[in-house]
Amino acid sequence: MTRAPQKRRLETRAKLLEVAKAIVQEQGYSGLRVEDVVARAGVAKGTLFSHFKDKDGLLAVLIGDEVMRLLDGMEAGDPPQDADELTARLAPHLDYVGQDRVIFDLLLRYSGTTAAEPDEVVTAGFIRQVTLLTRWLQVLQTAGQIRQDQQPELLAEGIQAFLNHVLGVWFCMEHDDETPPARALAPYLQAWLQPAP
Amino acid sequence: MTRAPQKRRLETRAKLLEVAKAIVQEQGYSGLRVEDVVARAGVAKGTLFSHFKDKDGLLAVLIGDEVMRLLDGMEAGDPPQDADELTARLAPHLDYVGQDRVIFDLLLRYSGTTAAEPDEVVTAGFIRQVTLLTRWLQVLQTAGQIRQDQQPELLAEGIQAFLNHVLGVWFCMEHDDETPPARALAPYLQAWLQPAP
DNA sequence: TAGCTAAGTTGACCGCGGTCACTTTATTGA
DNA sequence: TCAATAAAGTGACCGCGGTCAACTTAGCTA
Repeated sequence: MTRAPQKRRLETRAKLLEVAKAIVQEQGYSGLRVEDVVARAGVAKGTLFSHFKDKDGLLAVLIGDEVMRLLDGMEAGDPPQDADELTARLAPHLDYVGQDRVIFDLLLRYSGTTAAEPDEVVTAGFIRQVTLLTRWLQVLQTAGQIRQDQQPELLAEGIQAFLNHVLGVWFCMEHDDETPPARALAPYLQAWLQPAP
Repeated sequence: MTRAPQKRRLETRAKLLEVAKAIVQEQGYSGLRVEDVVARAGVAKGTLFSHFKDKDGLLAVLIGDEVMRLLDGMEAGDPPQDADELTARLAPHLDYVGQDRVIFDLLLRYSGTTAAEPDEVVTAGFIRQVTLLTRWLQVLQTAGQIRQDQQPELLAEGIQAFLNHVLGVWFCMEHDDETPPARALAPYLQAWLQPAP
C-alpha cells in the first residue's frame, strides 16, 4: 500500500510551487524554465520530475489553481440574466487565457473532455466550468432568454468551442490593436444562443 | 534586390521535402526528427534551417500540401445540398487531422486568422477552406436549407470552431473505441445551422 | 583566368526538458 | 540500538530543436 508522504516531501513540493509561482509572476508562463525553478528552490532537477510528471504537470497545477480562482469569481452572485450577461461573465477567463499562449495550449491539451477522471486540477476545472455553464443555460432556457431546442450540455460545449476559437484567432495575430477575445466572442454566442423565434 | 535561387538550392529543398515526406510515411508526423531528415538527405542541420524557419516551417509545407489536396477533393463536384451533406464533406478533413496531434497543433497555431498575408501554405489553405465554406453556406441559405439570420462568414467561422472543438476532445482521450470526430461534429452543426423556424 | 562577392552549406555548440542508477535520509521491526 | 527497507533526493547524461561564425561553391567582371 501507499504510505502517506513525509513532511520533507510536502515541504519540497510547496517550495517548488512557491518558486514557480514567483518566476511566473516575474517572467510570465512562457519564461518559466525548469532549471531556474530547481536552482531557486535549491533542489536537483530529478526532484522536480519526481513531484510532477513533466513541465506541463507543474504548469497544470499553477494554471489549474488560477482557473479555480476565476471560477470562484464566476460562481459568486446570481446567474446571468441573459446571453449578454453570460458573455460578460466569461470575459475574465478569456483575459486570463489570452495573456499567454502557454496557458491556452495547456488547457486545450489537458481539458478537452468531460469524461476523464478528475485527478488532474485542469480536468477538474474544466468539468466545473462546463457544469456551471450548463446550470446557467438551464436557467436561461427556463426564463425563455435563449433557445430551448437543444440540451444545455450541448450548448455549454458549444460555448467552450467558441471560447477556444476566439482565443485561437487571438494568438494567431500580433495582437496590438485588435479586438480582444472577449469582444470577439459576442457575435458567436449571440448566434449560438439566440432563441428560435 | 533578391536574386532567384540557384538550381542547387532548389534541389536541396526538394530533397529535404522528399526525405521528410518519406519519413512521415514510415513513422508518422510525430516520428519526424530533424536529425533524421538531414542525415538521410545528406546535408547539414544548418541547411535545413536555412530552408525552413524551424521544424514547424517544414511541417507546415508537408501538412499544407495535404490540406490543399483535401480541399481539391472537397471542391470537386456540386456544393452540398443540405447541412448533413455538408457535414459529410468535412469528414475527410477531420480524419486527416485526427490522425496525429502534430497536425492539429500546427494547424491551430498557424491558421487561426483570415487576415494574415497568405505567404504560408497553411494560411492559404485556411483561407481557402473558409472561402469554400462561405460559398457553400451562401448556396444553402438561398436554398432555404439553413438559417438565414446570420452572415455566411460568421457561420463558416463557427464551423471552424466546431471542427477544432471535436478534434480537441478527440485528442484528449485514448481514442480506441470512441466516437470519431466526424461523427461528433454532426450535432453541433445541426444546432448551429438549423433554420430558424 | 584570376579575383571578387553573394549564395549556399557546414558542424560544433547551446538551451532546455527529461531520465535513471546511485546516494542520502527517514522509518520500521527485532 | 542497530540493521533492513523504503522514501526522498541527486546530478551526470541524453535527445532533440535551433544558432552562427566559418567555410565552400557559383556567378560575375575585368
